[in-house]
Amino acid sequence: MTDENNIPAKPRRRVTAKAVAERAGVSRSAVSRAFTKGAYLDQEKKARILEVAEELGYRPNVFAASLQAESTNIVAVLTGNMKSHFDTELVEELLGRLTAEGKWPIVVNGEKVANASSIEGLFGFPVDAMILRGGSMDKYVVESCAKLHIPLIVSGVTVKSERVDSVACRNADGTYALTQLLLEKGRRRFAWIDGPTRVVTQEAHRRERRQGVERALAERGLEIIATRDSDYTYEGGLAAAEAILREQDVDALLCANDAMAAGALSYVRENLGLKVPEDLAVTGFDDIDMASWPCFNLTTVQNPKSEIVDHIIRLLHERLANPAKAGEVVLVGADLVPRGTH
Amino acid sequence: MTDENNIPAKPRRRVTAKAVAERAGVSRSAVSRAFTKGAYLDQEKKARILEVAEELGYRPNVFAASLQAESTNIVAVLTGNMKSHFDTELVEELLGRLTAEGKWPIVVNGEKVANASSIEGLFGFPVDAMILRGGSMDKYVVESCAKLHIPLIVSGVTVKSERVDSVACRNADGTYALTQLLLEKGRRRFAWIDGPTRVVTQEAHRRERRQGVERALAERGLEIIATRDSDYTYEGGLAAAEAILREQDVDALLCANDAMAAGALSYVRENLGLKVPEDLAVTGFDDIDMASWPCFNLTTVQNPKSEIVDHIIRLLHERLANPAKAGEVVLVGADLVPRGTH
DNA sequence: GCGCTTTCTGCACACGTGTTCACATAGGGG
DNA sequence: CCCCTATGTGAACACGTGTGCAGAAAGCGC
Repeated sequence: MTDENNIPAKPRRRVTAKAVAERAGVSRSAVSRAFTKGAYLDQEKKARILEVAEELGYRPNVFAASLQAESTNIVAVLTGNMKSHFDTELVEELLGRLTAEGKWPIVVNGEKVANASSIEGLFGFPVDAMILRGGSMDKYVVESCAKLHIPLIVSGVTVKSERVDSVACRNADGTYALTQLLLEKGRRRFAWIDGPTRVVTQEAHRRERRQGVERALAERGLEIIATRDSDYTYEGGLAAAEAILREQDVDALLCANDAMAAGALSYVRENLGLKVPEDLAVTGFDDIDMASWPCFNLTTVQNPKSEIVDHIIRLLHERLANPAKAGEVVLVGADLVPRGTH
Repeated sequence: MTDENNIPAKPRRRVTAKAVAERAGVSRSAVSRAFTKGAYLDQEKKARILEVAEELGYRPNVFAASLQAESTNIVAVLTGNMKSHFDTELVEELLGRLTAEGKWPIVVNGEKVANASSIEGLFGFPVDAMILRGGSMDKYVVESCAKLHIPLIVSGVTVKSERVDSVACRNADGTYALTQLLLEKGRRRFAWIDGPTRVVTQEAHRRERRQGVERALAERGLEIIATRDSDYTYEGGLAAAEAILREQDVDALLCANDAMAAGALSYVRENLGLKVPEDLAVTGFDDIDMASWPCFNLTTVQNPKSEIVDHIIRLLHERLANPAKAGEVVLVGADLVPRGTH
């Protein structure tokens, strides 16, 4: 009961410029000017205002300020499948870059949003742009962004839409080169562990990687002799490898991404006791950090995440500078990374 | 030149309730009421408004609305060292839970913010709360939050401050039990791979894990015979293992987290050709997903991330319901996870 | 007809800013 | 003394929303 000004019923609100003004004995305009660079304000007065602001714990509320500004510097980011590790690494780098650019990311896991309504609330925010990395409801997001005139940048999948920018890697080229490498090494009996069919909008992405393999095989009159759909995770890759190798004798086990390849590799080595690459080749896609670890040393294809992030940032700037420009589709290379599993 | 209303110079602003009102021939209040549940509004009129809103692409601007609301539902999240994998997994789970709770997270990598000023801008946002997971400038954040009356929840480190809540695991208990297990198995020559000293504010966290080991050893009249500071990453653990094993003959290599243990394990197996656990025990801490993979099968201590996230969410609710309540320090268990490397 | 309740509507305010505008003060040159 | 410029200041507005308030219209019982 020492502090009688304390009114517990009313939740503590943010300190406002008005409060600072009253305490410092100046007008509210003066307080605003104290935080605005280049505004006319008496030095002495400014010092006093900043002192009082520090004392009360005042910062200008950017939400209020953004009502008049033409940019909020807020960007929505929809993440993809974090268990693939590639998405995790890419998103982490993206978030760092956005922060460095003065943008504040609101992050939502696009895979886990149960229904459309849960993500609906996101469109109430006056974001500068939306960055979509995979996700389970891409189509809904693309349409909503178009309707609401929200700049949209998609990565991982190419989108041919009016004003949507997208960045993706040449998946088919990557797996084509990889398959050629394996063919040169004498591999002939190929199995393919694929991603999930569940995410309809990523069907193109899935198809591309598989088609690169098929095309290279077809040139030699071969085809994939066994395939399994999995889920881009280590556990999924391990289970798929087991399922395939129980029924088929293969000498090359190609996986749609590195995480599954790591799982497959574990199964082949630990459970079957086979030697890689002597008995069997195992390859991945993405070149995540883990792929270069000595315990995996995985032959794979590089999905150039830094380059992708560079493009995303560039497209973001260009789109904000010119919202009406045509959508751009950027394809980045998918270079072979030959290591020790082929 | 078909659309003469198009003024390219002026950047496209968000569609506003006023625009919808004019188009639908109603008052602006009616538009607001059309989006407010339980407000009196003629059914037919409401339908027309929603139709026009859909046509123009209108959503109420939550920033404007939040000026009057007492909660913005925005939460700032400062992440820790993503290379440790544990932080990645924890943050991912946390983000999912926050979204499910109707909170929108603004995510900033606390390790990478170069200087205080880069994170300073974050305090301009009227966030409901701030959630701190490690980071390189904890002290600055804690003080700033106190000054600005922003609820703060810290995890990974315990903070004894006026109104700060924190959740951490019983680090010392975990490594103590782990060390006892190894002693029972006959291990006597212990080495310790530690985290980085760089992050001053996490010094307590570091010390706890090491002290658990030291205490268990001391009870048998033993002590750590070799130690190296590393950086919580796979690569760091590998390098530290190399440095230690080049100079010392040890039979137990304890690591301050799982990622470093995985690196150490790789070095011991691949480079030295030693057998684990026959020749040498290697253990970690956290029990990240990777630890249970057959290729590592790591003996470790569980840092219960789901439980931690549960507590963070609970503390968030309680803090928002009662901003003035005393700070709470929650300690969660660190159970032994004996697998195949001890 | 009257009185009461229910449903509907627009005006006006509040939220917290940045900035324009008109005006005041001061200083210096003539 | 006047004129001009530079500097400082507060009132007022705009930003986009939700809602209290007062009043209107409609339905209903008597």
